[in-house]
Amino acid sequence: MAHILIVEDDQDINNLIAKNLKLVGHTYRQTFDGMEAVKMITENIFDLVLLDIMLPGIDGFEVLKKTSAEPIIFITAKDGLEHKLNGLSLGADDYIVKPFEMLELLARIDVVLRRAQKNTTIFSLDNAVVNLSDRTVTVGGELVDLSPREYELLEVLIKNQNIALSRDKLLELAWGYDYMGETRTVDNHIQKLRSKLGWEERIKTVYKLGYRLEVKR
Amino acid sequence: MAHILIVEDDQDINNLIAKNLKLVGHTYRQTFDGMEAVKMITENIFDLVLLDIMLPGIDGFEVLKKTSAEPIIFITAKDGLEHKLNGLSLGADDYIVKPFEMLELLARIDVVLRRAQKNTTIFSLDNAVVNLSDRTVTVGGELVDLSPREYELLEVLIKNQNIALSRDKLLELAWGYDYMGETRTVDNHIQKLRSKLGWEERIKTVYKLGYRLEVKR
DNA sequence: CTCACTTGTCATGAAGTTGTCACGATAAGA
DNA sequence: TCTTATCGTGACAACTTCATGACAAGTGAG
Repeated sequence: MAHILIVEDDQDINNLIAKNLKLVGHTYRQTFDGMEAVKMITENIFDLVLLDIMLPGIDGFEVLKKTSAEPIIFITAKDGLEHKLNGLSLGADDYIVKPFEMLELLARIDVVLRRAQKNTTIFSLDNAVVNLSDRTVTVGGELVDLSPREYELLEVLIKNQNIALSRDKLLELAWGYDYMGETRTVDNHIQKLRSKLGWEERIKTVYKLGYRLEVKR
Repeated sequence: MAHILIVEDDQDINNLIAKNLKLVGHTYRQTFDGMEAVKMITENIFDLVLLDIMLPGIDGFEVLKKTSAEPIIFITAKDGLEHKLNGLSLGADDYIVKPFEMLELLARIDVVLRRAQKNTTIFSLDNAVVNLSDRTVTVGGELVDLSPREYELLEVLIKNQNIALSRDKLLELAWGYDYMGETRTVDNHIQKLRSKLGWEERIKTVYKLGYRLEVKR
């Protein structure tokens, strides 16, 4: 279940949504004001934001522009086309028009969350589990120590899974932009990762190019 | 721009959508029937499917259940809540209710496409799928290892499909401009590609000239 | 149908690339 | 200050690629 921020100036609606979220097992926080919403969103602790467009202070579009992080579902009283277009092009994940059925809102929340789940912070492959939020790695349940560079490299590989990355590219992404070192350094760290995670077969060497983390789809 | 399948039994609406897709630069194919839609979707050549729920034969929900591959936007005349819930829980990416503004449909299409990030350039032929963006090749789902030269050559063939290329030309394109070697080298690599991709019948020998990747359109 | 020529196929070894290990410099922590 | 861990470097072994040559099979002009 998810932690959801409700941004809606109408207290009754806000509470109604809150009640229903609670009912299906989500947790939430409520705010009634645009500026406060921006602050709360930047805390970065929510899995989803329900965002009313008409707000005191700054409106929902402004809030989105200022933050644009979490998945967002717009809520609006207006059915105006220009509102929808604006919201969608700004990158909202969905859109719902007041008055709406609570069940529909809950369904749309599920869809958006399910979709966002794909960008989950946990990555697992074979026996290894990489928790990208708290930077831990376990293999077969046992915690594995990775040095900082090893972890950086691992993250890069995971974020670019199935894509062949050149040594230069890896240096750029995991070491820093203009690192000027021997490219054999990359090999060494790759070896470390392979053996620590048991990924000898997973991190493929792409001859004359670099490496690729291979994940079957 | 995307290749979109329109599944809608009302000819007027179908054509109207088609016209507008064309207007903004998408390509499309049209069908008016559920069973045919299933067949076409399984061809796997569309970036997005616009799917009416009420269809002759089998309805949109059934179509989705039978295929569930591409991104899908449901279209329906009914605003019934149970329809929406059903569609969303089945995994539709979006939902639009007739009568709708064409501009809104186009905006939703953009959102879904952006989300699906079909920026991957993929070339597929028979069982083989060549992913030109991340430099991977699969045959029947299995990843195939290609050496650098083999991959270069493959790319050249794909980019010049249906065109006969001389050995000299191939050397120039895949090896580098002033490569000075025996041209028999090309033959060897062609053989490798043929057997690795199962393209014995696809890469045709053009006697006294060179080779051609044959793709029917 | 024949023969000259072209292409398919395989084996080989040289050149080049990657795996692996050990060492030492440096930084971090006690 | 001393200890410890990290990381870049170099050396060498192991491996991969790929051009080459040899020969078999295929092709087409006459």
